[in-house]
This record gives sequence, C-alpha cells and structure tokens, in this order.
Amino acid sequence: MRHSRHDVVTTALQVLDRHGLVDLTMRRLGAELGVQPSALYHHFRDKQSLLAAVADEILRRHDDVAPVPVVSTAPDRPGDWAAAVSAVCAGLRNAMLAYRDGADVVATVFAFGMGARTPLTRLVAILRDAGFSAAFADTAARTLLHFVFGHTADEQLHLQADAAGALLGSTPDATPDAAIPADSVLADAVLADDAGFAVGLRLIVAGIRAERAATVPVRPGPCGQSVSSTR
Amino acid sequence: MRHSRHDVVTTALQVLDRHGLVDLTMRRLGAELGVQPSALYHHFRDKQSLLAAVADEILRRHDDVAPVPVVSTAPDRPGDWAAAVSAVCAGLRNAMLAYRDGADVVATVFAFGMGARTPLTRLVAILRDAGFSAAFADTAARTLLHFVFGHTADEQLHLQADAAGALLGSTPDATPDAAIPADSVLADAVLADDAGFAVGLRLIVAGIRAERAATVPVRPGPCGQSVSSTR
DNA sequence: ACCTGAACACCGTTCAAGT
DNA sequence: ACCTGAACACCGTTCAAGT
Repeated sequence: MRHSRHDVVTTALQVLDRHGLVDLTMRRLGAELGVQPSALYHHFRDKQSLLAAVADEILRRHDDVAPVPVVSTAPDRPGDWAAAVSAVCAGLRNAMLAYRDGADVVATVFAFGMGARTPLTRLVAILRDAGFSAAFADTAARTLLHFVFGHTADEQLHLQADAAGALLGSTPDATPDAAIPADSVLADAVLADDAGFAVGLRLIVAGIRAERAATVPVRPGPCGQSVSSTR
Repeated sequence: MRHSRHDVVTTALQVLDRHGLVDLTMRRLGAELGVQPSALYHHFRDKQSLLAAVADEILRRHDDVAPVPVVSTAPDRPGDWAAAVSAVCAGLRNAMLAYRDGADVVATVFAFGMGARTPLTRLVAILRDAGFSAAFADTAARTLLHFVFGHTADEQLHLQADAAGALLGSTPDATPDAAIPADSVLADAVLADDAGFAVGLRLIVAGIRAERAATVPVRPGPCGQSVSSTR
C-alpha cells in the first residue's frame, strides 16, 4: 500500500505516543507502515524534518480541539495581555502533554528553528500589542517558552519514571538507593504538576508586569496598585 | 597505557569541547584514549553515567576558577537574595558556556537527576534563607534553572550555527532561503547573548520579588518602593 | 584493576533500480 | 509518485578471556 506524507506523520505520532521518542526510529516507523525505511526519504529529507512535521501536527491538533481564546488585546483593553499570555502558555503545555515525549519533540524542533513557532509569534504579538518594546517582547516571550518547555519536559520525564516504577511494582531490588514513594503517594505523583506550572507561570508574568511598572509607569493608581491587582 | 576514571572524564571533556556532543561517542572516546570502547565500561556503568561525571566536572572546574561569591544571605542582610540568586545563575551559565554543548550536557544530566544539582540546592537555600516558603523556593529555583538551561542551550546552538556559517564563507548555495547576516554583523552575532540573559534573569527575579510583595508585605516603605529599588 | 576481541542488536542515510 | 534491496558507516552494550 502507498502512503502520503500525512499518513507518515500520523503513524509517527502513534509510535511516539505508544512507545516514546527513543523508539520513534526510521526503521520502526517504516515497519509500522509496512514499508522499507528508505521509503520514508521520499516524503522527508531527513529525520529532523519528520520530527518537525510531527511537532507541528501536535500543535495543530490541539489548536483544533481547543483553539487559543482570542483574548482580544485590542487597544481599548490593554490589561488583558497577562491573561492572553497565560492562555498561550497553558495551551502549549496541554498540547505537548497530550503525547508522550511531546515537550521533547516540540522543544527540540523549536530550538532548531524548523517549526513549532506559532507560540512564539503569538506571545510576541500579544506583548507588543500591550505596549512593550520589540526587544523586550522577544526576550520575555523566549523566557516564557524556556519555562514552558523545561517544566513540561520535566513533568513528562517524571510521569514516565513513575509509570515505569509502577510497572516494576514492589520488587525490592529494582530501586535500591533512594526515597521511593509509598504506593499511596504514587497515585498522586503520576499526575502532572499543574500547581507548579501555575506558580512558575504567574511568577514570570509578574516579572513582566514589574518591568512595565519600572520603565513605563502607565499612570499607576496610588501606591501602584495595578502591580498586585491580579486577582 | 592504563587509565583512571578521571583520565576518562578529562579526555571526554576534550572531545566534547573540540567536536561537540554528537561526536562524544564511546567508540570515539575509546579511540582517543587508545583503548577499546568496551574498556570504558570498567569505569562507568553506561554512557549516561559518563555524561553525569562530565557535567559535574564542568561545574566543578568553573567553581575552582570562579567560585560563587558567598553573598552572605545571613539573617541580618535579608535583601541580598536577588544578588545571590543572580550570581548563581550567571555562574552556571558561564560554566556551561566554557565547553561546547555544555548546556546540553548539564541540563540533560540534571533533568535525569544524575548529578549537577549544586545550582538547584544553592538557589533553594538562598530563597529559603530569604524567607520564602519551601514550596515556593523550589518552584522559583526550578523556574530560574529552566531559564538558564534554555537560554544557554539556545546561545550555544546559535554560536555553533554561526561558526558553521562562517566556515562555509560566502558560498551562495550553502544558505539559500533565509536572511543571512552580512559579514560585518556576523562578528557580533558570534558573541553570546549576554544582554538577553541579563534581561530574562532580572525579569524572573522581579517576579519572585513581586510574589513576596503580594504575599509577605515585609513592611514596605510608602508605595512599596522596595519593589523597584534594584539599582 | 584494567583491558582485549568478538559479537549482538541496533541506528540514519544513500542510491540504483523497480512499478 | 512511491517504493525495494542492498549497502555504507556507524551506534551502545555485553561478556568471556587475558595481564
């Protein structure tokens, strides 16, 4: 049977989600498609290009099912940039959490500049619309992305470790040296770290807000209340 | 000739710095030592353990030549936590920048929890001493590390890309599609992004400070001046 | 304690040739 | 347009055996 480029991406996504990034191999993917590994090079120049397409598909699928709310940062509502930024970051995290090793794939592709750039452009646009300088918007956006990528990759690493530990069960020698969570705690540990993500994200957003307060006073109320009026 | 464990790490560091992480291979390292690849497994359980030792050596060497200033965050000087945090982060970045792909190596080893943990423990200690809760100190420290790792890895990626581009010279077909920096700009582009790092770091530090202002008022002066009194 | 030699089970990629 | 078959140049790791 013959396959289209999109077939390959779909199957790659399945292999990724079921077996992880280390098992997403050209040979394995070919076998899954019933095709020689060399056939994949008809659709993609190399493995990196394949992974770029996979990363873009991960983001596209999430945007289909849960499109980023168009928190209009129109000039008449300048205060919503924080909500818009948070929405983009949370959406990116959710998109990556939806597939095993998703953060690894998306972050790598992004770092090499081969795709997965919509989150960056969205963040930069929001911050520029909010009145930040182009240079600052760029560093702030990248700072946010470093956090989202790093945090989510950490989460998925621990999810995977916990899952492996759960499979090993209570074999005494499998985990000899360190503090092993008791079975009761383990069920909770398998969950992603939503709280940690929320705290870290709000921390960076607060830092961006402080930058504005430090350089562009924007006519603050008495005692600059706008700084801590998040809730 | 026979080699010690430390010899192996030293040679690994040379290979890393001269040829990059992708060329730091057990077979290559063995060849460089005049030894069969299998001999390395006498010193290290697997490649990951070798890389962990390399990461620790990268941090240790930098601590030898430029030890982190003991910005005493003693209870009598509670305001210096920001300086101490910045010093640790800048030191970590400098340590990683000193070796090709250093950020990649250290960040990976850290993520897998196999070493390179002194920056984390130092940051957590500073923040706890400054009066932050244990939970917040932990997320704040990890947020800082995600930034430092992400930013520095980006820097080294671009340094490498620029170096490769410089080697290619002005061959017209080598870089067909995108905006190529002119030769005059290229000299600057080869430099690391000190400014971007400083901005991003101060942004996060400001966010941590804002958290303190929001939850623990610490008797601020009129209009909470302490918030913007960094300089 | 440190190393060899040989093997095992893999990789990504290229390329002429087929349909 | 899509794929095969075979090859090239590699990987990490294990293990009996040597000194």
